[in-house]
Amino acid sequence: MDAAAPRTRIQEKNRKAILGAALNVFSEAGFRGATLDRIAAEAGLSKPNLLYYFPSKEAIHVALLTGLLDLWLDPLRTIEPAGDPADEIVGYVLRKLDMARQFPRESKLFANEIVQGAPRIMDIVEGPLKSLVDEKAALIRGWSAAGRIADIDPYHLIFSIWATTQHYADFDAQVHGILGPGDGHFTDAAQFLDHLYRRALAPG
Amino acid sequence: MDAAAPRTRIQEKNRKAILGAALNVFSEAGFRGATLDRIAAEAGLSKPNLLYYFPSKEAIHVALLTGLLDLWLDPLRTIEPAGDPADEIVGYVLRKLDMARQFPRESKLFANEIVQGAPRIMDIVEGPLKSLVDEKAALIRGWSAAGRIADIDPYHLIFSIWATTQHYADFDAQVHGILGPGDGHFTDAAQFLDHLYRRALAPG
DNA sequence: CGTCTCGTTGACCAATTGGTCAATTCTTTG
DNA sequence: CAAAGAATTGACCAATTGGTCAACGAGACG
Repeated sequence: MDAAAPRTRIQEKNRKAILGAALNVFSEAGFRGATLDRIAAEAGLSKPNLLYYFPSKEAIHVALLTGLLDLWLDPLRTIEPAGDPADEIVGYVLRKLDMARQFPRESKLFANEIVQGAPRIMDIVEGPLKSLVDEKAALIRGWSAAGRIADIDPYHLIFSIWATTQHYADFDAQVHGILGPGDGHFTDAAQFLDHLYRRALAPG
Repeated sequence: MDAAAPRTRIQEKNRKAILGAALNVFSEAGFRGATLDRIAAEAGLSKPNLLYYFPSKEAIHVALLTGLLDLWLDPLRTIEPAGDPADEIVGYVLRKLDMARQFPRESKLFANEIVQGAPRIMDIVEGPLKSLVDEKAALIRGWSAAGRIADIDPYHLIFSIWATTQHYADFDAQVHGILGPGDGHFTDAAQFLDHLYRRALAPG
């Protein structure tokens, strides 16, 4: 049975419920901190029933990570050679920031995994992710060489974009502890990051 | 008995061994993933002996975090009103990056804690940390108002500095998965971040 | 209706793990 | 040296937790 192709309506419904609950629990508590009991409870299933749909805790985790990878990398993919370089990159920054706002649980899921050394997705990091980053880095480097943006290291540029945007999801406890609760910080962050990268990219 | 004031030489030695081992284990596995057995083994003690020095797993964790807080916030403290604004801030960036290089375990320790919602240090975040950030934010805002640096949000500036620098410690698995192993990335990162912040801060 | 697969669960298990305790050994000191 | 206190440990415990299994219930389908 292919995990991505449920046979029946019940399977489809319960798989979705499990992955939804698992996203809550894993993103909040990390892999070790998450328990099958809690995932099962949040999904509205008994623990043995949960294990009827997924063979193990780790299988749920891997299914989550791989299933969300496309969503997660989508903003980077849409950087295109045709557009204006600075607009493309700043657009990427703002899309990524919006992802952090809309999908903080997904961001924390990946953050937890990578902080722990990415034991379960290192092959993805070194494979498809590296390929995608290499491709976009080459594109950015081309822009630099053509004098259309400043001469900067594209890899560290991408790292800094990941860091600054996901920070608002992954470390929201700290952000809210210092700025106070609420959702408005994203607007200010967008303005700041626009300034930061617009200036960094300006040629000359 | 004050935890910070060991009475005997044996206590001093063993406390240090425990905190050193705990730093290894907690930073690598997170709070839930760390086990007393492993900490005790790495410290060269039996588990009951370890619990003779600290009353609980959580006590070790809190002792670690609070004990490392000063080290961790030191670079921010050294931003001074007297110096050249841009030099002060860029200097802070580079000091922070150097901290990530020299103390990656400490960085991961805090990262793990904050990603999980900072349950054990929220009072520090909302207290001393917020105070320090407020103070430095006011200083930076003053520089902006005086036209000595660009007009930017000082809080998000500080967040971005934390994010970009600690990224190289916290997510080193990803950085190395994409750039390959080795220590040389820090040099490139320093150059990139110098460019990034130097430009962002330039007045006008 | 009867059968057969799918879906569900209570009871159970072994391993892990944070923590306790009484007993023992080692150090210090009068 | 002898007593007092500090340090150490093997044995043990209760709770948690990932996972199993046999049995039972529920739909689908001829």
